Amino acid sequence: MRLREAKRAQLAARGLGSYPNDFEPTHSTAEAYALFIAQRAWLEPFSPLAPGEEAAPETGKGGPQLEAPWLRLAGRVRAINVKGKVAFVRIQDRGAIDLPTLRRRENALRVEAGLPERDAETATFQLFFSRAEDEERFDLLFKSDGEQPPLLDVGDIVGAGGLPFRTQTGEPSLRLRTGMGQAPTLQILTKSIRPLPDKWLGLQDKELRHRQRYVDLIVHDEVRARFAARARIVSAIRRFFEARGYLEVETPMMHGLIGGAAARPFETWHNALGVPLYLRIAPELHLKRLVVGGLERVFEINRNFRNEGLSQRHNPEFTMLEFYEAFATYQHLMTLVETLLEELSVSLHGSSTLHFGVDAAGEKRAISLAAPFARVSVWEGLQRWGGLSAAEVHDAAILRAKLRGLDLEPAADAPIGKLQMDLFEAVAEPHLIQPTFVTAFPIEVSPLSRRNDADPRLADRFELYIGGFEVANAFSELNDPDDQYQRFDEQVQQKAQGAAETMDMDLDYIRALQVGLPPTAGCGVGIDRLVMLLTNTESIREVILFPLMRPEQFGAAGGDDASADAQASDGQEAGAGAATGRVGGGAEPR
RNA sequence: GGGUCGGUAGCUCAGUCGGUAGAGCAGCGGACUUUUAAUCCGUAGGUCGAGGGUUCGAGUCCCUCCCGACUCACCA
Repeated sequence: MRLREAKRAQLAARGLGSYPNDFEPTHSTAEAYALFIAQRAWLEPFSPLAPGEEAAPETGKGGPQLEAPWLRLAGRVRAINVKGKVAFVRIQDRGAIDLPTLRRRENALRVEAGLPERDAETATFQLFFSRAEDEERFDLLFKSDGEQPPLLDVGDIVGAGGLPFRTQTGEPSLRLRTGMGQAPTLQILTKSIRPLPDKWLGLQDKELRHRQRYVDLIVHDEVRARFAARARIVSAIRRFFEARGYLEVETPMMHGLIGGAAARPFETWHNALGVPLYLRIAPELHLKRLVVGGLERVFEINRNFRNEGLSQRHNPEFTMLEFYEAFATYQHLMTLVETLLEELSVSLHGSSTLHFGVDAAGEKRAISLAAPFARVSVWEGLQRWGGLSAAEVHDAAILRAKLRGLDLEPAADAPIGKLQMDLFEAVAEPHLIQPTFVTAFPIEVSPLSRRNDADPRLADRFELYIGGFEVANAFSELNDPDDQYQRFDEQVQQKAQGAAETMDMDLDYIRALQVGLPPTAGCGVGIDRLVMLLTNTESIREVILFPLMRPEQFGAAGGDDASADAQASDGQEAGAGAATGRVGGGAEPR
């Protein structure tokens, strides 16, 4: 690293500037690559001619000479391969996400043309620099002059200009050229002074990968691809709802009351108003207020915050899709969710079948998102997987005994609906691999759901399970203000008895219901878990760019941390345990 | 909080019975005019997570602590 800082100084000293910002690429690497498969002649090795340039047979090594447009590319250097008087530099830019797809498309064309297939996984684009093109620059960047090492390093951001051509081995490349009023062959735009990890194995330490996601994204193609997929999924969800007349809205992240779900909140404080606020645990009550206000179809994709533990499937802040539709029931929403998931799978994978995890035999587990999904009621599930008879499902003593048999100690005052759900989750969830709507929830665990007309013990509600975990939760909304008041009141009493995860009495919400909520159904979908499912990812931390982690300690023992390097002259005490990154000399890197 | 595993060069990892600290990649020097995990020759790089103990001698054995991964519990 010290050596690289010296190189940066050298660049400045030679008038090559540090941190120039006037280089304008004409193409991304993917756009450049697309040129190579747009016409048949470019599929086989050729040498480039600038527009108007005369062919010169002696320079035509590698195939016929073809006229080609001048390109400027910019990207991060991922590999340098100097071979005598020529150098190959592989760069990576935003086109890396699309390059594998383009390479596969090229292979299809090559097969059609009778040419051998080529490696399709590489996400970098090759630059070809012949020393004859610009000896001085070539030597500066790639050769040692006895004192000064080569100035170009893996990790640097470069700008390159030249003509597209295909090498003898068939690799689409940019042949760096100078002159004709164009930018120089190759220039360093940003010097990277911190070396990248191993070029093949990358970063293996999960902690480092999550803390230094910027490095993770540079060196791991599959990580980049996964987050690109996430963006496509979210975008497709928006289009899906917009096409159905839904309005996307944003409701408060800071709430004065806890509501919309059962979870512990993060607490904060507003100084000017002098009131406590809670980061929202769900947007539900605000979205339903909007339906009262006449926005009959609304959706929100935003963060929820729950002050709970971390696990492979839990992050304290997570992204939730919630949508509400007036004059619909939870039955309608089942159809809607089926359609959404099938469309997402098809648009992402080209198929309604995807693979998620492995089964007991270690085989890839196929999941079919083709509608319709299976449906099972909570009571049926207890019978099917819990070994209960139809009568035992309603016997609190039996349920308690079963739970104890599973080492789950039910609360002494737990209502029967809570016992049923606890047992259901324990015995049924592992079986819900293929998409399954669980329906007919006990009313006691559904404080915001409409009561079932036929059976007052049940709520008009479903949860969707896929791959053994909950993906969606929906119900026909309770729109009777008196009933809602009662249920809030029960929550408040539970809280008074010490329950940590309850809702507050929300009198404004009651007032909204008194104004009148049309018959409405609403649904919440955990976006992170949905992305996990659609990208075959086992951990929620792999689908969240910056998952919550314990704060990093800078300035502790050990040389290679940002504050020690950046503030080497900072004489403050930074002993282990003293610096937390927020206090003292251990400042965060900027 | 419990259990299991781990922390050795910038990165990925070896390190036998307790006996001079190792490799590949990256770096640095050299050769090479179509490579693509380039190749070949040379070279440099270490407070073995921290502290204590046992020992003639500790990366290795013991104790305490720190950090992390996985997992269980917790988490509608």
